[in-house]
Amino acid sequence: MPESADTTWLRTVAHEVRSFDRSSTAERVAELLRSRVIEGDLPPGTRLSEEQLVEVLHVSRNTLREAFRLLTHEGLLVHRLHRGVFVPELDEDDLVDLYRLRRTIECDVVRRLEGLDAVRLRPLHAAVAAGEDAARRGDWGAAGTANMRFHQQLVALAGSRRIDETTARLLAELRLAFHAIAVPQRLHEPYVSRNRALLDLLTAGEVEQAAKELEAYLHDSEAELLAAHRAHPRS
Amino acid sequence: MPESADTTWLRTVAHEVRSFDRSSTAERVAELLRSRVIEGDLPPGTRLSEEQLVEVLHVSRNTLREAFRLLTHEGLLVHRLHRGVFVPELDEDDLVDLYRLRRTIECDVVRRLEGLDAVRLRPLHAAVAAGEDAARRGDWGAAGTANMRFHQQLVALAGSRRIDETTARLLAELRLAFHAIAVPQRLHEPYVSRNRALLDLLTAGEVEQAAKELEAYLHDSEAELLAAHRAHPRS
DNA sequence: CCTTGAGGGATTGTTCAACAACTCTCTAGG
DNA sequence: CCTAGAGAGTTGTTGAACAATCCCTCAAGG
Repeated sequence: MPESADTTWLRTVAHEVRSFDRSSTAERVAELLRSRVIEGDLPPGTRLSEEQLVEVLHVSRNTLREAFRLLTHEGLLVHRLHRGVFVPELDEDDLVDLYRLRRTIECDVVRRLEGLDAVRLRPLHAAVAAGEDAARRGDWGAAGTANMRFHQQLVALAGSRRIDETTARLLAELRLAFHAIAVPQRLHEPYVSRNRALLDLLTAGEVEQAAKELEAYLHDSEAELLAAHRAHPRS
Repeated sequence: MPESADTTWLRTVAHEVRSFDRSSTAERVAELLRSRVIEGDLPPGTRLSEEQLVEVLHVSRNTLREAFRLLTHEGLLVHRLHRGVFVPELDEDDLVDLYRLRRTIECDVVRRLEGLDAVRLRPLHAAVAAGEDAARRGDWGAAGTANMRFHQQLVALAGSRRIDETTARLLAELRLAFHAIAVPQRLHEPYVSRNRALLDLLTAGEVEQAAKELEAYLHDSEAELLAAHRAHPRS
């Protein structure tokens, strides 16, 4: 196909199309890759080729690399010097580590809760309901998403930006682990009702008991994930 | 000064000099800027000009921007689209937020400790001793550093990579706040002995009591910092 | 047969220069 | 005093070039 000598206008049009929102190109590329990684479209261990992605995404290598950096610091990609970026393969130590921090944050947040009211718990109700609905439909992907949202909203009750951010990273990494293991989705089932139970305890203002239940909950979840991991040596 | 037509060899020599260690140029630039920020050489609110730093550091804008990203994700710089990167100015909300997460992590780590022995506590002893020594000399900068190390080593007892990383970010940001406020260094004095007391409790295996003391400790520290902040409206 | 090491191709790391897009400031006009 | 807009200065993004490194292959030597 013939091209005009001056293609400057093409770039400006392309820019207009892409930057309709208020974020940089790198951030949008990162957002795109993030969803791909979290959805499991890119299996752990996959190498993300710069050349290839530049071709597909129509961004420059520099911009792509900036997106890589963003995701690397979220733990969704790992960067090996002179080798490229990969979707991380979490091992058992990582799982234990993830759950360690998770217990620390979530349980402590719950334990320190006070002055709860129905309004603040509303987002939790929504997440639990979404989970139950998804479970009824047998849509375990959606159930997993709802579960993540439940826990994110749970820590959000603390009202701390940094706790929210730390938790978001944590849950994203954990999601990665789920895909790595291809865990039987039925394993998610008990947590739908346990989320409900947890929410009931919070509604009743029983924070200490809720914290204890959450602790056991997370221990069980960790144990099951580890078992699934051992039963599923390498995909 | 005259230059030869071909300066390629210059770049390769320069690269050899700079990359003697096993990290990328961006990481080394980040390390340099990190220390400047943490030491307080760059006051909060300072804008870091790309043009200027490229000139001084002899790296390309791309590499510099990669370093910026690194530090941005550590909370040591903030990035405003189309405006540049700045040394953050933490406000009271940030202080509260920082201490909120700090209490969560540090107290929980201490509370869950078990199987402590002298060997594992050794790094803590070293940090406490360093703090006491610095205090005797009246070197409050060193005392602050020792204090940071004490708390970093404290959470390190949990043996969790992610807890370590989260804490490192936390403490770095906090350090920023100290400089922002130009807090009277005398305020650091009581914490030297409180660190010692904390360590004694741990040595005795009294983790629950240690956690309670740490909680009070952090509350006091937060209160003093907030008071200092209010007394020091804007520098 | 296994190990070792020297090409050589492919990919990442870094730089540079150019231009687009945005913010900030200052000024002219209301 | 306020507002619109032009201009200057800075950041955002691109594409090309080359250096540095990794990885695979293959051959020589044990």
